[in-house]
Amino acid sequence: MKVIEGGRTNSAKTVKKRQKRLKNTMADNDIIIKDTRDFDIRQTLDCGQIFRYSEIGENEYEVFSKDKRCVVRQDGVVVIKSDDSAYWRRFFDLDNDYGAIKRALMDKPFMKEAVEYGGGIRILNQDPYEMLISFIVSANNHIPRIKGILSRICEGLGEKKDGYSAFPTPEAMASKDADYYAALGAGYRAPYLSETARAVADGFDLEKPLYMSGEEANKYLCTLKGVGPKVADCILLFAYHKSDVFPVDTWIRKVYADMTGKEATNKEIRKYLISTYGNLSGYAQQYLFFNKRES
DNA sequence: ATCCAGGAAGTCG
DNA sequence: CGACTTCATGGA
Repeated sequence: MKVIEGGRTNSAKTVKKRQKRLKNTMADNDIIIKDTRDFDIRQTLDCGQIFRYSEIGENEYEVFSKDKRCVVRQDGVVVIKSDDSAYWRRFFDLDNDYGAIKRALMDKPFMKEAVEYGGGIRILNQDPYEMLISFIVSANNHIPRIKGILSRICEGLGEKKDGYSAFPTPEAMASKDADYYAALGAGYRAPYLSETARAVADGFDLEKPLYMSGEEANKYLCTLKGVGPKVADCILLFAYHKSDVFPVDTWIRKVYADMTGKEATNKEIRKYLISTYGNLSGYAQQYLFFNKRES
């Protein structure tokens, strides 16, 4: 994928000329993506890996991560505006070759339709602590409600930025007890949030999974309150980019039922799907999940 | 109204 | 280990 950063190269000027409709003044931190065969912002945001974003206009979204914000417009080309292009370049996984990943997956069972449908999905590189909290909230919950709870946590405890609130630090979250999160609508997950925030503030090392296998890291994360096998896999995929995991939720259970016509435990389903898709399991999971949930 | 949601904790065999 | 129950909340 060709990516152009900044506005002072010849090729960027060419893009600018072709996209007069955008009427943008190129800034140094703009990211431009011309070849969008492997990038669709709507698919990437709506495939369930991120909760802090919103559509702010036609083909235009604002996206939040940690204490940062960017605006993404996809109208022919993609333009990502922010004050930190390096951060968002990594966030959107722009140096990864999704064409190669999709070609490799196409040959595997049950993948063709899902890859064709969600061919613009990127697996984001998100913040581990933010993913930890977000997917604790996600357990047995609806996506609109997950977004609301996380939004209120940010507004209540996050650093105030220019027009938005950052995701709070572990220390800020650990300063509140379970009653606080219950009042925000977190339900029975409220004590999981206060206890896990406390654990991280007290030194639970969120860098360790970087140096662990998927299985090892899954067990490690499961020692935190509110984190089970599925939530751990989501954290490992969306924050640590570990692709040898396979989050099994209600939607993947439906996919498995379509594939095999059989019933099985989540553990068995996970093992079967990882054996099918190998080290591309995480990617396969996102294509299958998105295709099933939107059908 | 009843079901369900990107499930995990607690308890009991 | 595995099966089984309980856990708030609110949108569909």
